[in-house]
Amino acid sequence: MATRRTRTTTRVEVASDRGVFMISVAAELADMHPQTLRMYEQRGLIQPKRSPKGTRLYSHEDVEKLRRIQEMTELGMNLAGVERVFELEGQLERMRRRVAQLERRATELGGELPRREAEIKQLEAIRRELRAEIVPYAKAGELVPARDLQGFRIAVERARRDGG
Amino acid sequence: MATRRTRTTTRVEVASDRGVFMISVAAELADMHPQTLRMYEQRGLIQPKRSPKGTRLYSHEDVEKLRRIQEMTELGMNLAGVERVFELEGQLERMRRRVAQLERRATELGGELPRREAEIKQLEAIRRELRAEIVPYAKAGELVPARDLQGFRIAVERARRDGG
DNA sequence: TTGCTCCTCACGTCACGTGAGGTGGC
DNA sequence: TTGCTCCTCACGTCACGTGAGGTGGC
Repeated sequence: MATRRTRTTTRVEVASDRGVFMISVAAELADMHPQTLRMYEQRGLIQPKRSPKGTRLYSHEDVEKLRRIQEMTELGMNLAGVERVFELEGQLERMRRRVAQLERRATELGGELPRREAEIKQLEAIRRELRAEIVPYAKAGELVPARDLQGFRIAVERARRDGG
Repeated sequence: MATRRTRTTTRVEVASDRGVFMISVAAELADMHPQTLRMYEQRGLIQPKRSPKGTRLYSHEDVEKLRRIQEMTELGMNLAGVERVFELEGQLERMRRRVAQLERRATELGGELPRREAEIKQLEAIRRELRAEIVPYAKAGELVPARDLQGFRIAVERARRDGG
């Protein structure tokens, strides 16, 4: 055990789409002006829940989305572009899922196929392609959606074990 | 033969990436100010060829790209967003090709597979998904890249035959 | 000479972010 | 009362498009 004292961090399980942060908190978490959050809502970029009294309540997902918006605006994009990119990323995500499904199915069938070798090579090529396509989103030091880190998490965990 | 006289339209085969239009022509084809084309080039959005004397020469592809830029800016996007969308559309296009390749391969193998039926249904679902994802780009009256029209061309040709 | 090309500079417009100002409930 | 929420309005900044102004070759 380490001798230095550490701040105790406890964590409550919260559904990622549940509205839990009032605007001042969400703004701080996203490093934005509260008024900016209201503006984004007015333009339809984000839809926080509301309390019975009308107070906006942002979810973890909302905060993640705000951070993604910030990444893009820092690259010089305006909000129309951000919206379009969200659409296209949604399409890419759905296609990734489709291909993963295909891949699983093909692996299932693998043992029965006469041309198993070729089939698997094909799928590996696609997996590599997908990895290459998704990774460039993230720059050093930027926040990355957890779903884009499948290939990296193992490396990170390993480094932590070996180093710590 | 129709009795009304029509303007004769002849067409020369030109490689789509060959620089053939000087800036004034390209600007007119894209319905843009020539100065705007120079600006887009400076920002790296488009790279026209140059004649030995230094005159910009735009290809058919370049003009198509200019029109796509115009579509996006008319939707309120700025140039940073346009660039990002081009990147993502490139990724989508590559994935589409991958899936099409998979599809072809699966069809080849089809006759030999024990679970042929299920396999084909899977692929049809993907084909529908792809169609649904790509179509929304095009709004009524907008120009659409020819590569996105595979599913529609047949219907258009048929309507022309039946109607004319 | 006319009409194009090349370039740079500057201005008008608009989107965006943020601050001010006034309201209301814990 | 303090500090938050809600809202609207307005201003400063910056990206973008375009026009002006001056050059040079067919």
